[in-house]
Amino acid sequence: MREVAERAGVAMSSVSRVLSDHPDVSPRMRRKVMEAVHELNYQPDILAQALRIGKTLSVGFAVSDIANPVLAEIITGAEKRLRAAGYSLLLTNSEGNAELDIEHISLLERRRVDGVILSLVDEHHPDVVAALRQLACPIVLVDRDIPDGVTTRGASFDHALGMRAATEHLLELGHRRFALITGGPERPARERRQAVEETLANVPDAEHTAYPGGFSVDHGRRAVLEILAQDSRPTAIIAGGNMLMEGALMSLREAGVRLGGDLSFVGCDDLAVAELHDPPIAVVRRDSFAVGDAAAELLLADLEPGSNADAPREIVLPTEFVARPSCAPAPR
DNA sequence: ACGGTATGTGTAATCTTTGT
DNA sequence: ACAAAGATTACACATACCGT
Repeated sequence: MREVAERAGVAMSSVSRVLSDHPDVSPRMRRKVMEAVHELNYQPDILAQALRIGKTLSVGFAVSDIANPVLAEIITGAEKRLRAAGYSLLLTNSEGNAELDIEHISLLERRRVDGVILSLVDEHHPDVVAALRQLACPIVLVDRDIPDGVTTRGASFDHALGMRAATEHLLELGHRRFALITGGPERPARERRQAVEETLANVPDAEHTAYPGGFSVDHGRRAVLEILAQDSRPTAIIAGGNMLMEGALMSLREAGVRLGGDLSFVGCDDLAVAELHDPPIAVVRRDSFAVGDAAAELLLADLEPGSNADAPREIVLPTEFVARPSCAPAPR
C-alpha cells in the first residue's frame, strides 16, 4: 500500500479511502490511485484488514458429516449468499463425532471467524451446549433444536409435515405394520419419528417398530437386515434420512425384495438415486439450498447491523411427500 | 478533498531484571 | 554465572481521526 501511495504520489490514507469507497475522494485521485494499483498489481491484504477492522470477513461452517449430499446442498446455498455479502466460508467436518464438533467450535473461534453456521452431530450433548454458551460470535443452527441458554438463530425444516403425509398415504394404501429406520438424538430424527408415531396413534390396528441408530448408510443396511429377519414382517418401511435410505435400498436389493409389491418404501430427500431407482422411490422432499440460504441470511442479520434488524429468530421451511411406485397397496 | 500520524492486532523474538 | 521470569519491541498492514 505504501508502494502504491508512492507510485501515485499520494498519501497512504488516500489509497485507503479510494480502495474502501470513502466518499471524500475526487475522480482525479481515484484515477491516480487505481492506475498505481493496476501497475503494481496490488491486492489488499485481508489478514491485515482483519487486524485493523476487527473482522475477518469469514464464516465458519461446522458440518456433522460432509459425505451427506444434503449437507453439500445446504453449504452451497449458504456459501452463495455469504459470498455475495463478501464473506468466505471455513468448513470443518465432524464425521458424525460430537467430540469433534466441540473441537471445531473452538477452532473456528480461534480463527476469529465473524460468525458460525452449525449442523451439529448432537445439539443435546452437554459439552457441545457448554461450548455454544461461551461462544461469543453470532450462531445459526441448521435443522437443530436451540438449546436452553444459548442465543442463536435457527434455520430448520418442518419434517413432520412431509412425514405425516407419507404415513397417511401408506395408511390409505392399507398398510398397518410399519418399520421406521431413524437417526440419533438430533432434531430431524426426533421430529420424523414423532410425526409417524402420532399419525399411527390415531389408527387402532396400526403398529410400528422404530430402529434408531444414526444417520449412516451402515445403519440403514443393518436395520433392513433386522427387519427382513422377522417372522411377521412389516409391509411398509420408512427410512428417515437419505443415507439411511441408501443403506436400506442396498440391503433390500441384496435380499431380492421388489419394492411396491410385498413391501412399500418411503425414503428421505429427492436425490437422483430415488428417482432413478427401479421402481422410483417415494420420498419426503425438501429444499436444502433454501435452508442454507436462509441460514446465511439469518447470520448476516447479526453480522451486518442495520441490514435486517428484524430478522426472525427462526426460519422453518416445509417438507413435502412425493408419492412414487415404491409405495403400493398393502398385500392382503 | 487531501496529507500526516497514531493506533490496533497477537505472537515471537529480543532485551532486561530477578533469583539462586 | 546462569536460569527463569518478566517486559518490551518487531512484525505487516490498513484505517480512523484530526488538521488544513
